[in-house]
Amino acid sequence: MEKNNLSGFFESFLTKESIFLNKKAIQSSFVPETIRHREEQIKQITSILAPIVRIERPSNIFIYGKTGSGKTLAVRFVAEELKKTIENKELPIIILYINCKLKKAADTEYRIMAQLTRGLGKEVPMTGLPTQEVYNLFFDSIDTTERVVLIILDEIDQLVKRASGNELLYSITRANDQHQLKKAQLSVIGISNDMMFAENLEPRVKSSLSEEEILFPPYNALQLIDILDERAKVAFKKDVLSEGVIKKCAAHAARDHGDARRALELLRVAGELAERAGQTQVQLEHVDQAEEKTERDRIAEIITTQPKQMQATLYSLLIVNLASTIPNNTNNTSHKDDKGQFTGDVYKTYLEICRRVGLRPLTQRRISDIITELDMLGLISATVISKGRYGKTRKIDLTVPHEAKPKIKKMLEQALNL
DNA sequence: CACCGTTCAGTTGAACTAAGCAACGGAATTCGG
DNA sequence: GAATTCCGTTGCTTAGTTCAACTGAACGGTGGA
Repeated sequence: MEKNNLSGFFESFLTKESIFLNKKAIQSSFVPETIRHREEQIKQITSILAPIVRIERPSNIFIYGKTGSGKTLAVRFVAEELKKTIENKELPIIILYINCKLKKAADTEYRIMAQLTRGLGKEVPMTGLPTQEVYNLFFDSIDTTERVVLIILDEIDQLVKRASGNELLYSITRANDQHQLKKAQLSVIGISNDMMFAENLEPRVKSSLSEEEILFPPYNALQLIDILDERAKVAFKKDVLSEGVIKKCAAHAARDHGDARRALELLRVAGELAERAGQTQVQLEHVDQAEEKTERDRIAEIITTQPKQMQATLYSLLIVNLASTIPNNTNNTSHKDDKGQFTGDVYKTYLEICRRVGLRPLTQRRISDIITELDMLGLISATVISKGRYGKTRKIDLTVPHEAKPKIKKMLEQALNL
């Protein structure tokens, strides 16, 4: 943007007609009035929860389905409805919602309990207390009167994978039986993205958590179109979307296991891009740009929020990767499977990076764990392979497209101020 | 050629340590009378 | 003498380290055909 234009820029932005009518409707936090293609599941949840309004404990519910299949939305929708009733009738019901994926806020047993307790209006220190103490605090403050407490744990698969989430779930789901609670009753809704998640669950936890199970199948392309259409009607002004835009967004997302959140994000970003470019219509190419941008933003978000050590690890990975893919003619280390890096190489480079940046290098043991974490974040895909007599290691692939690598490299260099 | 023990380069689990925090309780200080 | 502040102790979580057992297929040797 040229400088001399800048003064009038905001003004023209203000007077220029926005192509959006109500942008909120395509933001992921938005809960629409009606939820399409999830009527069945919502009915199920509602009927399972129904006893709650008579202050009876409803069954625990275990909900699973891929990302963007409307799990969180459906649960929140029901929760909102329930809240309305609670307020109208002044029922003694508390609903607590926690997303277990939020780093630093709720990714260990202690932190979740602390978070839940804070939800009740109690102050809990970040650290220092015994976990059991927090449990007691939580149960005590719940158990003051007769009521039902409904705990919604979003993305519990994350929790069980990292920490001893089993303990937490066990304590919570069993609190009713084990004289912990005298007056109050407690019921849990667990939401998981991972189909296989239930398998890693201890049997005793599994049986009590999944008294009822609800499956959210992925949306198909037609349903996605339907959903987008509905939301777009509210979000955009008339005739702003050119022919096929919605279809394209839906198609992109459908290819990606029917992720509605992604479809909506594409649509929104495409709209923003069009608007920023000063156009009055959202064109097909905006969707392409949006796809590229959302991916880039996702990576940037991850990179900048991770700790330095993780950035350094990723950076060395990137360096090793770039070094091994570009010069194909070098055969100094004899067996080089053009694709994929091994832990050893990455660690060596990592040490070098640490020296340059002045970072205290961690042990390989820890780096090994960090690589696992990066894998979970979806930035890389690392699989353990055995190279026969040449040992056993992880083969690490970057999952980002090749042309994006220089940009990521730059981002990392900035983050590490190299 | 098929079979089999060896070997390597990490992986993975468990126990341990340091850093950081909160609560507790006793000692030291302050303060009003 | 009571109230307040200060400080050391204890007990906790968490990130990271240390130690060591474990892993699994290619290598290279063996024996049989």
